[in-house]
Amino acid sequence: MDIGEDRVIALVDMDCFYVQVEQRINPELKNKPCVVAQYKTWKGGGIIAVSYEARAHGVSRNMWADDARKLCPDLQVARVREAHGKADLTPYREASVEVIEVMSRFAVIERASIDEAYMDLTGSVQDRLKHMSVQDITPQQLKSTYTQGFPQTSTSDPSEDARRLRGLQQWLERLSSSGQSSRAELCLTVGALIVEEMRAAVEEHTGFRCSAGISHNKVLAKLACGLNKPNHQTVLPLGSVPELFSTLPIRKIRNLGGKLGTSVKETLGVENIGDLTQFSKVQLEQHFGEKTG
DNA sequence: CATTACATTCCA
DNA sequence: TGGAATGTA
Ligand SMILES: Nc1ncnc2c1ncn2[C@H]1C[C@H](O)[C@@H](COP(=O)(O)OP(=O)(O)OP(=O)(O)O)O1
Ligand SMILES: [Mn+2]
Ligand SMILES: [Mn+2]
Repeated sequence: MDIGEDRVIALVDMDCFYVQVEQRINPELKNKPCVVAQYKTWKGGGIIAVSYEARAHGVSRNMWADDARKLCPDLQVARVREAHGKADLTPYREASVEVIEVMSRFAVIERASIDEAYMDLTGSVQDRLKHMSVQDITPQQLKSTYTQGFPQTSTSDPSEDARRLRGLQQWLERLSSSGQSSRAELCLTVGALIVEEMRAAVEEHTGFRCSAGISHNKVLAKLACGLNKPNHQTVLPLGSVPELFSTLPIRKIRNLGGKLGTSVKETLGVENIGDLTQFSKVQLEQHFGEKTG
């Protein structure tokens, strides 16, 4: 049977990347509400990257720096350097190369943008599984991993990380008690081990933090990556997809953020990705090659 | 007044 | 085959 996909795919995306690059150049900016803006003259410049401290004040991309300062009075504004009257993105490009070089020691990397890359870990996972089993996996090896859909029960936890850990423990317990049927889930978990090591190496060698998603295809990996930013990674097993999709706006799926997504929504009269499962493949709008549901 | 950059697909 | 449209970072 060829139901889901058996591959293990990861997507690693740097957290507020240009901000981290500027913070490494000027350490005074670290741990502060901070943005990167370009073109100073008009309203203080347009913001293209925002630290998580600044996001807590409501600052976002596309804002003018002058407007952002109204929301966050002690906002630090780093500026994109200019060369020949044009924005000079060289420092960010070079930082990107540093990151890719570290990641390439772990897997074959497919660069998807200046701050993110996909990788197929299927082979590496199979190799590791020859020398290990479920019992060898501990929560300590997955310190920054969320397992989407877990914990399944809702008790009150003392902290967000306690909740994460409870979910992870439930997940590992289920893995070891459900025999062979959860081979795909085991592969994702081993993939998460590899990605934990990769992300630690990236931080050690570049100083930059990132988040990651681990799932069975690129669309799901990208989606998973965004679920627990910053500085965390998320495993998205196939079994957790229906619940996630049931409340997920169509525009959140890669390639459906624009006019196509809006037209799908309006033509079929649906809001969430999960609503699309009631339609068959026959009703493809001469524009679909990629899906997941 | 967003800006800059890049990939893919469509189509004359 | 190259410019326009689309989508994303
Ligand atoms: N519209 C844009 N115009 C110019 N530069 C952009 C734009 N969007 C993103 N960038 C640049 C700045 C970002 O730091 C970098 C990576 O983008 P992206 O991954 O979407 O956000 P981010 O890394 O700043 O935050 P996050 O933590 O949410 O990933 O690319
Ligand atoms: Mn990013
Ligand atoms: Mn990105």
